[in-house]
Amino acid sequence: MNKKPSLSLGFLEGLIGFRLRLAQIALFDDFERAMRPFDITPTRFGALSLIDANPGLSQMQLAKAIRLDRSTLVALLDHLEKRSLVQRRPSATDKRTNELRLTPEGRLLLGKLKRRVQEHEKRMFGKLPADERAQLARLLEAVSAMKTKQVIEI
Amino acid sequence: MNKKPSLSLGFLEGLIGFRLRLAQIALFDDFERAMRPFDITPTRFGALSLIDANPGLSQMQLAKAIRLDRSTLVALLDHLEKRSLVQRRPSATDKRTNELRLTPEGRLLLGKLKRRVQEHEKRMFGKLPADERAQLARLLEAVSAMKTKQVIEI
DNA sequence: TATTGTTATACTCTATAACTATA
DNA sequence: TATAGTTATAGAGTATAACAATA
Repeated sequence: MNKKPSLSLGFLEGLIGFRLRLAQIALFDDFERAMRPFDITPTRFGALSLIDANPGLSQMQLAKAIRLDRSTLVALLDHLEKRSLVQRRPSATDKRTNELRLTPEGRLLLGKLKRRVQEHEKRMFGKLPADERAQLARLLEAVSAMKTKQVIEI
Repeated sequence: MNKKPSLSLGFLEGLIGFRLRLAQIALFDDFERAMRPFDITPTRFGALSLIDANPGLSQMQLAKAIRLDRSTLVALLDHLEKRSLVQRRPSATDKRTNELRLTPEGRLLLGKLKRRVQEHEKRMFGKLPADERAQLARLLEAVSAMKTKQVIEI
């Protein structure tokens, strides 16, 4: 009946990168489920949050901040603008750029989303004691800060 | 000259999920760079490692272990088989299934890859003291273990 | 000359549905 | 009836290259 000798992880067992990957999958899964009714992905949520925190920023600034190519950002903003969540306003000072702002609807929705995301974080990390959560955040930051030092040749 | 007041992270600032996302991006970046000469992605590396550690496993078993649909796995295995790294062998006991094994070339390559991955892990986590690395691994496992308890309705 | 936003295009990764052969 | 592997297909999400407007 039960054919589950459960596979050995082998070399993967000891890799922190592998553990991080699994955690990321679990996290994304729960995030996606929480946001499904709003059709909001982590990237879209990131864009909304950054526009909210930095009203008037340009598309290039936003693209860099969320690690997207500027061409990729166009479609994302088209989507958010079509939903009347975000507004592109041509800048007066540099006519090449657009200033990005949330609409009132955008702010309203983001408020709801933030509460959802807080619940999501609580589900995923709430079981950990506060000091371990802080430790985890600190360690993850340290990892992000690590830039590739050496370029490797075959 | 320098137009970098650097954006505010706003709400994202306090999110562990966001930190994890950034760490994942940095990690993937370095992994990709290290593996580029071999055309090996994290998923392919995972598949090779699991086949190595569980010779004779079926495609379904592998698919579940690396969180892919069985249809998605087909192309991945086609690729690895075309490169003579993996072999599909029809099972004698259940003729619907294939037994997966590394070829000698596959084993040879995996050996090289493992060394690369160890270097990669050292680059990304080597600066952390050993006890913090262990703590990080432990916390990430705890996060993965967290299953979504409640299903959320709008 | 360089940068910004845009478009056209293509590539990668993934899943769903339907087929076949076995169980 | 159900499962394993396959195929056809489509949908996200991403990047590269070229273009017009502006700096």
